[in-house]
Amino acid sequence: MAKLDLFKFVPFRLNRLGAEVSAALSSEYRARYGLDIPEWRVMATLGFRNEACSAQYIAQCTRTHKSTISRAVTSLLEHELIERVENTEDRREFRLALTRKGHALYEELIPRLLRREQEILSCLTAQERKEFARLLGKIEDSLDLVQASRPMSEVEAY
Amino acid sequence: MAKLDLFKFVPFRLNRLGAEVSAALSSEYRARYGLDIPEWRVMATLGFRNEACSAQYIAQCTRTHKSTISRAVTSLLEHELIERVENTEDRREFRLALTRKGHALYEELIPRLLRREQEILSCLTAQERKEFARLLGKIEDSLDLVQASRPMSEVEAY
DNA sequence: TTTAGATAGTTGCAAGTGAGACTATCTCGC
DNA sequence: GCGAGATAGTCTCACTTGCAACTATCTAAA
Repeated sequence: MAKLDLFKFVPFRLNRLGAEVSAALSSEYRARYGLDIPEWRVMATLGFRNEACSAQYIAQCTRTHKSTISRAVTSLLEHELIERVENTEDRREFRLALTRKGHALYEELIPRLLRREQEILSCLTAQERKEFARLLGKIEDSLDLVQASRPMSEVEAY
Repeated sequence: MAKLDLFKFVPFRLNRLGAEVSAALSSEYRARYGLDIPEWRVMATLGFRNEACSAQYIAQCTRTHKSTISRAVTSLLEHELIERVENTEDRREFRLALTRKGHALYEELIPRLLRREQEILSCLTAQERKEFARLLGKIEDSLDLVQASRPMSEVEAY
């Protein structure tokens, strides 16, 4: 008689925890700045890199569908948080970058989010936090989930 | 100049990992048995407990919205994987339980899912797996995310 | 007993999202 | 230089899901 306790089943737990943590964080940028998750991901990617990126690149990095990124980009353009310039070398794509206004928002938001992350992890000791991050990394690696912080030119496959 | 590397940001990583792992697993019950995630959660809850449960209880346990559970229950009833009987003590609610057919599916599915979970965690040593589960538990606790395996009568609040 | 408020479950509605078609553009082999 | 296939980005469609309203029922207090 096989049994599976949902509460000991890691996939379920990861899914629940991911959703819960995500919801906790998104209140920070949704209520306060009107950003949704895809928009925040675009902002985060552009803010972290200094070079302008294509939408495709952001989609790959964040593992978000290109149509979702496209919509987020449209919205951010309307709110003048990002700007885009045509890439003269490849006129299919656009280069995206934060505007001054977008940068200001980013600078204001980041410390808040890092604080929230610390709150969530405050139940762990420094040692445990480190270990948790390491184990998370191993799992990500094995799922080939790390598009990580590589320069744009090196990212090709999804 | 504040910076936030999305790939080192735990909330993002948890969200991504949760989605990815969930997608990997759901192929197991979607493609093979036509179940979606809410349906699978209902099946898992009913299969794990031996007593019949109310929809409300399942919603609380799995932290899934009651309307989502309601739709899943309707679908499972149509497929004759579960059955429901009126609760004569409280005629607002129904008691749900797996049918024989539902049990058979459950019995067939569980080993597959446990195998998948092991595959996903196979990148960790036994010791690391244990530690990962422990740390996950600490975070869940601090987020008050454990409705865990308590008998129905003890679950009251969401 | 009556009534106000809580609770179980269902359903209509609106928002978000992935799949995939589509356009424009690029690349590579001939 | 040309045509086939790849790629960037947009858009429509269908599906999923959360919210909130609604019905039916229960509980507790006056």
